Amino acid sequence: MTESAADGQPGERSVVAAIRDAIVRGEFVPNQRLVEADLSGQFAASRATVRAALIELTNEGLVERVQNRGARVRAVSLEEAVEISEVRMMLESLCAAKAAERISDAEVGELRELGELMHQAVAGGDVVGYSGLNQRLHRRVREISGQRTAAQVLERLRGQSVRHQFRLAMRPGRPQVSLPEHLAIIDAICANDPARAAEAARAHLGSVIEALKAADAAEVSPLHR
Amino acid sequence: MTESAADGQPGERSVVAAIRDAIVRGEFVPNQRLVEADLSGQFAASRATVRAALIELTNEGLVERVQNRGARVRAVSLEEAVEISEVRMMLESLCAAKAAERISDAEVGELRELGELMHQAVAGGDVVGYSGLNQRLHRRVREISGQRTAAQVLERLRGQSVRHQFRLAMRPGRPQVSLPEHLAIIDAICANDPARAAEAARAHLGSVIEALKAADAAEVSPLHR
DNA sequence: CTCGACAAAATTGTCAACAAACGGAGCCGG
DNA sequence: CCGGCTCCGTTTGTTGACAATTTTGTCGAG
Repeated sequence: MTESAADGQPGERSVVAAIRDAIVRGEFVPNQRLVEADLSGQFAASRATVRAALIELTNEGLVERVQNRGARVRAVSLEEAVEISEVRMMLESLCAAKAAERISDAEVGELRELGELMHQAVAGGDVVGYSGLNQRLHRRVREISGQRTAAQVLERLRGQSVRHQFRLAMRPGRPQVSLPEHLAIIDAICANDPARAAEAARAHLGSVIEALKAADAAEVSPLHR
Repeated sequence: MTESAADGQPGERSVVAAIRDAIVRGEFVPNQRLVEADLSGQFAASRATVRAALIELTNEGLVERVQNRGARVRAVSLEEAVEISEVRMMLESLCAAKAAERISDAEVGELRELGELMHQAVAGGDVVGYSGLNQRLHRRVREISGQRTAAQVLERLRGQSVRHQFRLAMRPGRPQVSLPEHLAIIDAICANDPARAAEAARAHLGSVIEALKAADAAEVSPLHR
């Protein structure tokens, strides 16, 4: 069971992390109401603490709050997911370019190894493993870029679109498409070629946008074929 | 005096807006401590309300909070201001391109009029008026773009860098430089030319970045000349 | 049977008070 | 004279209770 009532430190920060995890892990489904009193019981924290956590998560874009009407898990539509991907396209290309300028030799090895692992994961059909490596790669590129402002924004956007991202990763054939795109990003960054890195990142996110739309169209009417 | 103790509705939302205004207007200077009890008195709201407001402003990037040490007005360094401008460069170019695709005839007239007003303000030496029009233009472009995700991010970044922006607008000769850049953005959007609009926005923000660095260098050692 | 008003329940917004943690002043010993 | 320690004031973190608002359930009229 994924019971979440067993927490050592009911501090404010912990509650935020706990609720965030519950949301991104799918324990709390979109549009589900988040009643302060209930969460207070579930996480063994006072209502004020829960309230503070909900405010924080609201600004992260994970929950929606309306005056005197309470909070609920925010449901991101396909349209919003596309918007988020468009923003990511711009920002990840910026980070990729910066990373290509600043990357160190040690980090080159790290990225290359990550690419090799991704290759193996796809070859072995390990979809969830590939998905995890995917996130690691994007995060590492952000870190190497040194653009903390962009990194922060991207991190928040990732939380909002994690459900769509995961659904996408599960589609058959998708890893085979995205793997070469990822390898191209790695190559360009490791070659200290900012322009090519930016273009590779842009192409990758463009592919993600197309796949998002296609996946949605296929899921809305899966029996029409 | 700019006393802020006269509020009709001490609601939570109002307190957030009041504190935010106080920060962006410069009433609360960077690194100034924000003691919950004091603010509670100043804005005639309970400490819990003030606390909630501070959490919200923390996630907006205007306030810094450390465990058991309280909150203070976040000071954005030059480096951070440049980072913010880099992110803006990517996102505003995206919005400009989208706006060029979606703009209506009525909005074309609106933007052209805005451009004319900016021209007049610069010609008349009305620096603060030009600064206000500047913000209105950027906001309007974001709205027309329909990219709410990017618009939201940009709005938050604007709050963080408003001080640097304003300092920049005050520098002599700066309006004369930025005016043609703004007019180029307007022209491209009104001509339904996404590529040119994006490029114009990129060029404008690039100019802002250069000016930021130059302004800082000049202010750090203003007597060396 | 449907619509509207009214009442009751549930939920959020607000408040005042208490407990814990941090920072500094003052004290003591070396 | 200086370093470390304790004590105290200040500020934050947390709790419980109360007030205001919204939603839900019920009843009666048409």
